[in-house]
Amino acid sequence: MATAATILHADLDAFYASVEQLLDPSLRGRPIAVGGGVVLAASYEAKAFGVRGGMPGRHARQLCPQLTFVGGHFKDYQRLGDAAIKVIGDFTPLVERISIDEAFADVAGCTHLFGTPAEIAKTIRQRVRMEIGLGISVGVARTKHLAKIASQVAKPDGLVVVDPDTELEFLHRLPVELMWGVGPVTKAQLAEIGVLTIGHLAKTPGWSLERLLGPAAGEKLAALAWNRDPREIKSHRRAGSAGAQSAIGRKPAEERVIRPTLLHLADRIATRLRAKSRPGRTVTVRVRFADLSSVTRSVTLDAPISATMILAEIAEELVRAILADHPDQKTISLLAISVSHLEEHWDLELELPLELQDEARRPGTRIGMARWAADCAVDKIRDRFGWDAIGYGPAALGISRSVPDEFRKLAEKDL
DNA sequence: TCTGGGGTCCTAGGACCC
DNA sequence: TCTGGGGTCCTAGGACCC
Repeated sequence: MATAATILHADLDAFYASVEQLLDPSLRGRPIAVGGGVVLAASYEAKAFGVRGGMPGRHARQLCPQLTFVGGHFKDYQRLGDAAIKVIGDFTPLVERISIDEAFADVAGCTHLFGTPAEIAKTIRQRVRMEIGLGISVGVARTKHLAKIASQVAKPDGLVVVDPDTELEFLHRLPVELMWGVGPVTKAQLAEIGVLTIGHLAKTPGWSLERLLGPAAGEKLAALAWNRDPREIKSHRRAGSAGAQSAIGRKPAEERVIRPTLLHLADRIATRLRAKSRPGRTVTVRVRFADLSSVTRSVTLDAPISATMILAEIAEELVRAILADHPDQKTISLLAISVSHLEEHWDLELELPLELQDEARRPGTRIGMARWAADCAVDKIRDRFGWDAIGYGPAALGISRSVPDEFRKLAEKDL
């Protein structure tokens, strides 16, 4: 006897583009794209022409000459995304938000109050449509993996409920690329051994998959193909790393380019780390060259850091080391910094070991109490007067941002 | 036209320890 | 001189997700 299908996956349809059409009725029914230089999101009308997120704006215009580009109402994205997820939260506290426009929920404990999972899903869709004005697709199934697939099948603006008694019939006729974890590379590898559907994957021997994809991926895909997905709803997820990157076009690999860019990235990251008292021990940088090849370098420190200048200096040392190892590469196209090994909660003054506290009080050291105090002052001024009031912003540093910082914030996960 | 930005997880080799 | 196995951490790279 199979357990009941109580997992919901809800996904707002073409989210950013739908918000723009909601705010400006003249855009409804028309192919629009959010963004400019690069397409951040496309409406269904634009998708019909082949326009996709991440695509260069020029390419999108070639595919769809009547495409309208609209500016981003970032505040509204956050507000309306939050409102939609909150509707789900009215039914159960077991909500796991995946991104601004997507969430899982387990309604096993609230069916006595609100009806069957299918009825709850229907109500959620109606309420999001009526109260917020957006379409949201929902999948209902016994596992997260299958619920997610169901919501993809339901799009746009639909509901698919997968009965546990017929779930394998539903799953096995679908193409492998609908599975979680199967991207372009894995799809191509599977195609080489003739596996195109999830049903075919399910019947492929385990050793064959593990030889092709490695032990972990092979085992995982085999399990998912039989709808064995052990993952539970986790309502409070914290990020394990925090990073930032900036595509800078094509610039010479020189200090006048690198330093201000790294400082701005370090500022964005370190401010977040300090705000949540989550300094980190491992710093990773990535340099992408003009030919789009990229190299990473990382270092793990003895003590966690969250000071802007310290992070910027370490990042610069790592970038220098990369450039020294690649003397032929004279042009860079992207710089990235990421901090991982984050502490759960770190009170600098209370928990810093004694020997490090001594070091911290000496000026000019890495721990740098003086710099820590300076960061605190900057954080406070920004809390009162806004981000751009002070600090190492792009304007102050004379660098351009390809994507507005407000848009970047939408993708940040909770630390 | 060579394509943005924030994340997670896995692999594989090497250092080091027991 | 040669021999075995297990575990953890670090680093670099890559696939994948939204």
